[in-house]
Amino acid sequence: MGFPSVEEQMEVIRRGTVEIIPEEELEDKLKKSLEENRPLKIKLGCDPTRPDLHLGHSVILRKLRQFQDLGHEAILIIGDFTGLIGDPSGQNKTRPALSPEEIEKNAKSYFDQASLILDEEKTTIKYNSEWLGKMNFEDVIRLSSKLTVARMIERDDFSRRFENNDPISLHEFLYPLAQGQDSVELESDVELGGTDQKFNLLVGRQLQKEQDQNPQVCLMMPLLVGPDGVNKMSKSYDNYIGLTEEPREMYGKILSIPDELIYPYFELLTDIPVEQLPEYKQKAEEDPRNTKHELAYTITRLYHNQNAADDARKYIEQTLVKNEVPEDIPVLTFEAGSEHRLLDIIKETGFTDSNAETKRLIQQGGVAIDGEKITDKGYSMTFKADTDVTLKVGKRNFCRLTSNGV
RNA sequence: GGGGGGAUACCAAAGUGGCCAACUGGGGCAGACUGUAAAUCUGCUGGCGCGAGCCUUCGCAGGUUCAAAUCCUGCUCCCCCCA
Repeated sequence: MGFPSVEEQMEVIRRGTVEIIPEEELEDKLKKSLEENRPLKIKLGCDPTRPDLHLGHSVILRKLRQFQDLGHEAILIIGDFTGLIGDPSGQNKTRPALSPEEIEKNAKSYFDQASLILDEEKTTIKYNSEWLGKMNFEDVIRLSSKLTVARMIERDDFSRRFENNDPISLHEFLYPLAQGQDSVELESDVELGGTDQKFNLLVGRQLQKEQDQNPQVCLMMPLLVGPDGVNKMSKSYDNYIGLTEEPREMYGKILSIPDELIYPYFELLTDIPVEQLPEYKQKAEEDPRNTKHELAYTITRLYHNQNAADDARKYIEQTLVKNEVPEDIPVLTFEAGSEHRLLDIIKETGFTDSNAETKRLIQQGGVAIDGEKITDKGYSMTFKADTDVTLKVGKRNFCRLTSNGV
């Protein structure tokens, strides 16, 4: 099968990228691939220690998918060996070594989720222990001679940690080398990564050059900012939207992103054609409310389906926008004639973590029954035969309270 | 190898014998406001108890004291400087 023209490919590839180093080389590679009718090897490393994927991961996976759709070969590297080190990008501490079984399990889970985005059939999976595990100490010494310490501490997260007096273990320096070695083994043509991976990707390039390979092109995608509008999307900031999240949850979370993120999300997370993007940029500014709903709808549909997205929209509009009680909420049933303290009822619902928290909520007006705020923490209610009320706890937790009717 | 500094709640950071469940900021939660949000203002932010009140917490383990986050001893971990 043929590839689209270099220009067409570049247009797809460029979308959303922060940097392509060097762009001309990518064009050359594409040209050559076209001439020889040979797909490029596109490499993406993934971390088997964190198997829960979210929209942040999807940015890069989507890019990989785009390469697949253009006819290139996607290679997912499961970093089972580098997992021993723990990527020092960000302020992660060294991660505990995982057992082979755990890695296997995580890798599978990772791949299952990644399949929501990638074309499974066309994805090659490799474990880097396959080659890194075979290297002996001499190999490692030779490899580590390729980079100087000065070069290493150029890396801004190292220098930052150094300045902050945070510890940097020596073995962390090996991480970029190991990742780079992966590129040498694969003879990858392009490696994808977030901007925080720039250094690592460049090391791969350098090592390939040392081996007289045609060095890989490094393609950096932005780090997706999470719903808090400040930090990158990440589980450790509790600032993420999971790929497998329930539709309503997903829709709601997307709706809560700050306005500035509407456009970047369209660009990075949806299939809106490139040529329509400017239109969305304008819409996002002029009508953030509706545009954001469209965004939430589009993404929810992408990971679930149309019906789920419709339902989610309806649900959210009722609860958050119109302040109505949604249909379809959990029901708690109590014995008719029995009396229960509100405190105990809320405990039953599981909406709060402790009685102290419940009390705080009640005192602060965060609890209502049938729309009426209850601020007396000693409040208790008696269930009659026909009791059927709606309890609201906090912003969006609802529960129906009914009696069993005798 | 030598010298010095440090470990406090989700994070950062005060507190150096009782007034400490522990200042303050961030974060989080709730309320008001709103187009969801953001911003702003207000309150809350260890647990148990309707409540008076009680219990547990300041790296770990012991000790001194009527009383310790604060003093002593040992341990673990971290950082800096010199070599």
